[in-house]
Amino acid sequence: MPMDLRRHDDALDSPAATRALPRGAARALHKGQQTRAAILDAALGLASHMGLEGLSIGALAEVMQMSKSGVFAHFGSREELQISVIREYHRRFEDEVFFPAVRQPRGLPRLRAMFENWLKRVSVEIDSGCIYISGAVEFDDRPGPVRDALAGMVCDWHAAMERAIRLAVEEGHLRTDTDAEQMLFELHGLILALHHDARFLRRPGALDRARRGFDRILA
Amino acid sequence: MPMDLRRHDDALDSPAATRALPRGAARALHKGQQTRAAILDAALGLASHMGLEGLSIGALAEVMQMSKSGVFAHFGSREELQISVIREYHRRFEDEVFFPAVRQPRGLPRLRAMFENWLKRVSVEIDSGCIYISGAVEFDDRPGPVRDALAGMVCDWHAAMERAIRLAVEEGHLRTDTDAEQMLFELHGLILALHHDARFLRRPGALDRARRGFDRILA
DNA sequence: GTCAGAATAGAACGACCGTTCGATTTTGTG
DNA sequence: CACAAAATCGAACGGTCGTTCTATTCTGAC
Repeated sequence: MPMDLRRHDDALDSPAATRALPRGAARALHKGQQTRAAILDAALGLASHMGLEGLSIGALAEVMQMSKSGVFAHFGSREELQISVIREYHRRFEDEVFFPAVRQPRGLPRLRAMFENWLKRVSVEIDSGCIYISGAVEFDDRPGPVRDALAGMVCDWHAAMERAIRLAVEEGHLRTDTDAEQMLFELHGLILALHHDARFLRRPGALDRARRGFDRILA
Repeated sequence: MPMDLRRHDDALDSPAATRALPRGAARALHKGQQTRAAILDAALGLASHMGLEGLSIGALAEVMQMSKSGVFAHFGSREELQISVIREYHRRFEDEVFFPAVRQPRGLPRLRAMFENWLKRVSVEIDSGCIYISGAVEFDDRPGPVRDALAGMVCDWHAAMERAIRLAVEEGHLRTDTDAEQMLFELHGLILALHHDARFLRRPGALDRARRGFDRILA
């Protein structure tokens, strides 16, 4: 049982706290929170290479040039660390994929933007793998809080995507008999195939294939 | 460096040896080979739950009611064990997916059989996850012999699938301007989406969605 | 500058990991 | 049956893991 009551509250790096200033008081981030954010950043980098299960506190401490216990104290348990990583990933996913897309006009433009941003996020880019995808495979047989957190965020995103599809139908940009769930299923398949071909097989051209698949599914 | 020169030859559990009798001599499987096969069977079960990286010799020994070193001696290294598991999975995949399908008439019937068998193999069924899929995620950032073995077998299967698509074009069952690689990409996406939704999210109806996707892609 | 409390370090723990090695049992063959 | 070879065991190794302590350093409000 974790004994540390001080930290791992997650309150101050929730979206609300990141975007809205804590009113009045304590403007600057206290040292601990800065360090925690830095650790989380390093953890995300590590986890996208080694997976959430491959993420170890020892390796993280080495990257951060800190002691294991120093790192550990910020999270209270490895599980809590993994969940924090997932939450942080979710936050960045929202920032890079979702929020820019909802600024597009509803309907096909927004749907297209969501898919395109999703593609970019998942494709090789720098070299960080998608934690949603690797996590899904790592935890599909491992019940517990980590899996629940992961599944929750993935479902959130799927729901947002499905909403975008339905909006496109309402706007008259897609056929009225469109099955939104089915379309989402197929679009998700394109993303997964892209991840597989580009990242595992290192096959070129996968990004274009995903785009072509998108056009075919919408046609 | 592994010192054991006696075993882990893999010659006698290659498809050729399994199907064709070693001519003349030594009919019955020697004890070692029987045990090795039994271990491999248990290893496959373990690996489909925990992943290839989660597969540990200690856990395997416990399942087999053997000593760690007794299990170890059959493979010479953990890496060799992982590769043997991959090869065994490939063998079963061929038996369950590929060979039954090539008995169908070439063209659309064969293609449909290949996809349908693939679906069945990957979907929840008993409860064993697909090692091709979990392995691809585990080893996409981990070069080495295991990754090479895995990628080789996946590519083999993809090539077979692509051949089936081209045959269907030649037979006149698909449009002549069909892009076989693109179609394979999209079909593979359906399989991955099925694996994700059924296994990770435990969502019902994913199998039907994959089938509907298949029909829509071929149309 | 003081001083409480937060942040970090360091050493130690028990558990499991893959691997090695020598001893022992089991197997198949002449 | 005998006996070499094959198969298995049991103990030990160095290593990493997550976690727990206690002690020390640092930070920030007064």
